[in-house]
Amino acid sequence: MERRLRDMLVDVLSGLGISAGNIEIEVPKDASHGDFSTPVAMVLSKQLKKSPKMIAEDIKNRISDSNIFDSIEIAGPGFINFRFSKKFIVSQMKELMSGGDRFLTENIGRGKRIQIEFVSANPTGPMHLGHGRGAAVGAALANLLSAAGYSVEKEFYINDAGRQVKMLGHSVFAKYVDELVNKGHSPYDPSWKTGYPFPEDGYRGDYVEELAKEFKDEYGERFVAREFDEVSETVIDFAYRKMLDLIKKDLADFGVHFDTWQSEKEIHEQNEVQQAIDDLRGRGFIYDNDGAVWFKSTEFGDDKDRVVVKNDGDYTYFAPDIAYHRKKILRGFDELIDIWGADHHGYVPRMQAVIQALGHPKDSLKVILVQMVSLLKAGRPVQMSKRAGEFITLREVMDDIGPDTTKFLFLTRRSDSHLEVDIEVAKAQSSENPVYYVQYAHARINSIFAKATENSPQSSAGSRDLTDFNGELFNDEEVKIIKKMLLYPMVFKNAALAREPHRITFYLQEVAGMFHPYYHRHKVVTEDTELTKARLALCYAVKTVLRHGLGILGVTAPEKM
RNA sequence: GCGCCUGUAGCUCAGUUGGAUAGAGCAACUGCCUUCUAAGCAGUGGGCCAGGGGUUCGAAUCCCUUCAGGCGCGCCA
Repeated sequence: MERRLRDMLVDVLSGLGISAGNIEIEVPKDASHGDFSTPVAMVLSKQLKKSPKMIAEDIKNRISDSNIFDSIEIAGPGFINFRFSKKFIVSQMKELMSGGDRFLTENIGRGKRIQIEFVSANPTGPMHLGHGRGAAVGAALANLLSAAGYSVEKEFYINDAGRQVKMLGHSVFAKYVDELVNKGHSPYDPSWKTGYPFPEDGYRGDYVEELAKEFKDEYGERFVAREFDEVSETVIDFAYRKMLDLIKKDLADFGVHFDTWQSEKEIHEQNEVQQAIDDLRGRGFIYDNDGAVWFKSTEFGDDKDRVVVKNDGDYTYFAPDIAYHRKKILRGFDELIDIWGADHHGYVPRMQAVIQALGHPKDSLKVILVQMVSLLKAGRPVQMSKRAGEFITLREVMDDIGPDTTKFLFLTRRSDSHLEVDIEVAKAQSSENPVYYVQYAHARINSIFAKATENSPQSSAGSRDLTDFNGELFNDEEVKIIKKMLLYPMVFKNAALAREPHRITFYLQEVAGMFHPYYHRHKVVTEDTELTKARLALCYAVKTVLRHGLGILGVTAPEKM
């Protein structure tokens, strides 16, 4: 619907010899201002040195097709308001019904390759709610962009090298030794009776003890008298792999799937970190100073240059990140999207500097920041500390309120707004939750069709063409609902362009908010076969849109509830 | 001290990238199940868009400033 109007306006303006840039088309808040409205005449006023109203008149006079519009009015300071004819609305509705995805979506990606990296939780513990939010947003965004014609790859970056996993291994090792020593199983060194020293910044959750037990089951007493450094590789690998398995399981149960899992360790092993630094050096963005190696990120707007190799010869954490992003670029993606916790926002400039230093435009890396999730329990904030092992996991919440509700919760907010989740409320919400409102509309429609089939099997969906109905029978309320359905392509396109899946969520709530009252007021399946056909068609259109939208969000569209 | 994010109804949040008279959902109160599902419907109340200045035909939206909250500012990861 919006597409048709846009094409028309572009034609008209070029007919008037005006090269219009981006024509704004909007849905007026006030229905008396028509179905669509454009301020384009006002925007052009300065450039053309004519009054907005005169320009609006010129545009209006050039639009000839009266079958499409009931009225075109010039209002206010120069808005042009369009109201579509019922005939056009119905014809569009039929296209929606038969066209499916082709009608609902728009191919704005044209096969461009996008990689979305998200979650990438350190394999040092279970995922918390913040990770869940990232997972929900990333997966929905991937669905959205891939429906919009992009070729999307979803990647999880595994931080399996470096300090964090080492610390996990160390923590597990300490618990492992303790476990054996406490049970008198240490035949080697009596001095350890006091226990193996637990690392200062070690991980302390219950899961660490669990890992220690599993490690003991696997390796017995073999390592009990050793120093951590001697056996670190075995312990670290064992621990983080277990954690990674857990993360994978949680994600799978959450309904989030990845195409690729990139290991940081592998990047080191392939010598890609050094290659990346050499590459940047070759491009003139690396220099040596004070015994360290620096990246000239200030060249691209960062606050200060960043060290990549410390004067003790070790890489900083930043170095493998450079290599990782270089690798992404070398793999030929047209656009990279990173979804990070908002606490990492300080790294955006330096990462974009890397992208530019490697010869790519700044905006070929888009970083979406997902704000932290703060937890409340019955209105009181819950303090969370990963170190102390006190935090609410995604698993707990997901098991309590279900993956659909959890995802919906995360997708009803802009990703960069702070999110408060009250565990008690979220649990209690189980039957008064927005997600059910939307899903229920879908399930209801399904049972209407079941009823229709029961009444008259030969005229049920599937056995006849649902688009065969008389659109003149629609009342005002029905036309309003149909118009709302016809807005889906625009909402979809704008959500994809803005990379903001939450727009779909809000739209779906509005759709359900129109359908439930309608359902209550009007019986769909009646003795009047013609009216029934028309209303079933409307239901089908609503169902089509709900299904598609929920699909983007990664939320199920149940047939029954 | 510097930078980023946020500030909209009692609460949680939208607000179509600068559009016309500011929107939902919870919570509160009042009604509605002999019907294609009451996880629903109908109704009521609720606002200095944190404050101030500016930009223009037009500002919750852009700029400046003040205030409040969060986060980040290492040759830590």
